[in-house]
Amino acid sequence: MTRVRFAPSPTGYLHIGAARSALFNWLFARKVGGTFLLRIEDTDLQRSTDESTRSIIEGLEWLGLDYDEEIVFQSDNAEKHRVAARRLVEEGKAYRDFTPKEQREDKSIKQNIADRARAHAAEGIDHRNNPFRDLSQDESERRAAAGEPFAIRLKVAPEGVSHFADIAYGEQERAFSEIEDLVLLRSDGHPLYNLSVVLDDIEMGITHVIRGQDHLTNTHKQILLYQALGAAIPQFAHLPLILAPNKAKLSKRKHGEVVSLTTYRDRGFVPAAFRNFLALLGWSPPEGREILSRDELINEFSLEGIGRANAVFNFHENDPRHWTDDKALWMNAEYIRTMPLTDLLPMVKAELRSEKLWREEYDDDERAWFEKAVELIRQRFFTLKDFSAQGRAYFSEDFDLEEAAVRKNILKEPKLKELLPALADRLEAVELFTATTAEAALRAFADEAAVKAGLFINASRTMLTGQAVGPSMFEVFEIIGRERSAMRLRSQRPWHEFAG
RNA sequence: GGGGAUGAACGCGAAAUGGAAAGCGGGCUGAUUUUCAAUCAGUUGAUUUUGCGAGUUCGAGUCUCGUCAUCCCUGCCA
Repeated sequence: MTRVRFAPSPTGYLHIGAARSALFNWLFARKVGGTFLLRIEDTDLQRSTDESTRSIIEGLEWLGLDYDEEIVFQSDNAEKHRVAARRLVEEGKAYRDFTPKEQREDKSIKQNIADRARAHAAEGIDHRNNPFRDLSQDESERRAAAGEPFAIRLKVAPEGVSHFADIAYGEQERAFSEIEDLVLLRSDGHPLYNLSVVLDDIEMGITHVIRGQDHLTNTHKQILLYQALGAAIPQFAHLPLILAPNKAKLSKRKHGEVVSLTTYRDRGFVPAAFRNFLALLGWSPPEGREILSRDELINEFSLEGIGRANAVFNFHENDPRHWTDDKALWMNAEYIRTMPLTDLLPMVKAELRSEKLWREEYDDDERAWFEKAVELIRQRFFTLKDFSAQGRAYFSEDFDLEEAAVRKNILKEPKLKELLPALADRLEAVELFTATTAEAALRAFADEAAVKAGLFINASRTMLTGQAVGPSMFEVFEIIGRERSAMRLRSQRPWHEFAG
């Protein structure tokens, strides 16, 4: 039975790279009829927050990634982890290290590590030089009993190589001489990452570990642990990383909210669209077709289709129109204009409601009108936010006139100040007010007034919607309706608001 | 300093076994004589092309070696 897990640490928002890992695990589980589990790795008590845990759960829910069993909180298993570490000491597979703890400053930690490694190399010190490594069991017990603090380290064999076949990256090899005697238990009794992950994965019966490539080299250490614990080693599939446009690591500090999954929810992404986009980062479907539904994604997915090169998430920080990856934006627009209307309507409803534009009638007497309106305007929208922004004039009298649109389509032609109210009269006189009859009336009046129909069309668009662009104008007339159209055409706002 | 991974157009990325460098996004042009980030049509991007330099071969994105760049690991962080 296939069992996979998504194991994020709850330190901050859900990163899109983590979300992608979750998605791949979920797709694989659903594809093979396996089980998808969620484990919160909250062993770093300093940095873990409940708020972050909630955001992870909400994020998975938003993406539609359902997990199959109770959530496991790693901190609940700390005692088991300690027991396991002590047993490894008893079995001689690990040892107590009485070396006093080194204090490190988080800031320059990477530099420190490199410096120390360089120094050790210069002095010819290798990983197996720890004086406590071969301390007798008795001596070790005695010092521990006397209250001397110690960490527990895994005893890595001095010679040999570790190897495993990664499903995405192929055969991996690492000499033991490159692997330190890793710490399993801190001197304060706190179990460390590599120990906890392995123990929890064993207990949860994980068969396939699918995670970011940043763990590729860690995997050798974890395999050593599986072996020391006498447990079956799962299959591994590492995923290429998602990088920022300059190929640097994608981080919240440097790149802000574009890396947070909740941003996409809050800025009007359709979950299925973002899920679809995420699936294409580091994986490609065999057929080459890119718009894939939930079920198609599941059907087409395979671990073998995972790529190896890191993917660049191509956003443009200071460009509002391209604030995130263009392809993600395009895909969202594609979903908005092609998804079944019945799926879209609740999302539009939620958006309008949050902007105080929702009216209960849209669910009732005006249901048909509401559907037609959404159908009309969704054609050129990119996010759900557009329904309350560019789409505002369809749902409210309280909308802005865009200055550039007013100048281009209305103020340029002074005659419009008299002609537009006259046009309103003509439209009001139409018997049955539809796109067709509105068009006929408008064109007839344009002939009479000896102006181009385009003048009225463009001016009307701006008067009725506040904008210079939008759907076919006659459709707009029909949706806005006779009364509201006439009223807006008679408005003096352009001359009041943008006089001079 | 050591070890590991990767390197295809502006971005995502197809190209078993060496045998004509797909598709999508983006850009551009035209049409829609009513706009547009919609729609349709076309087009441009690697062409002394597959980071760079050699080698093996009738033939290399694919194999070998070197080199450069980026990222990861090297922690009593996860």
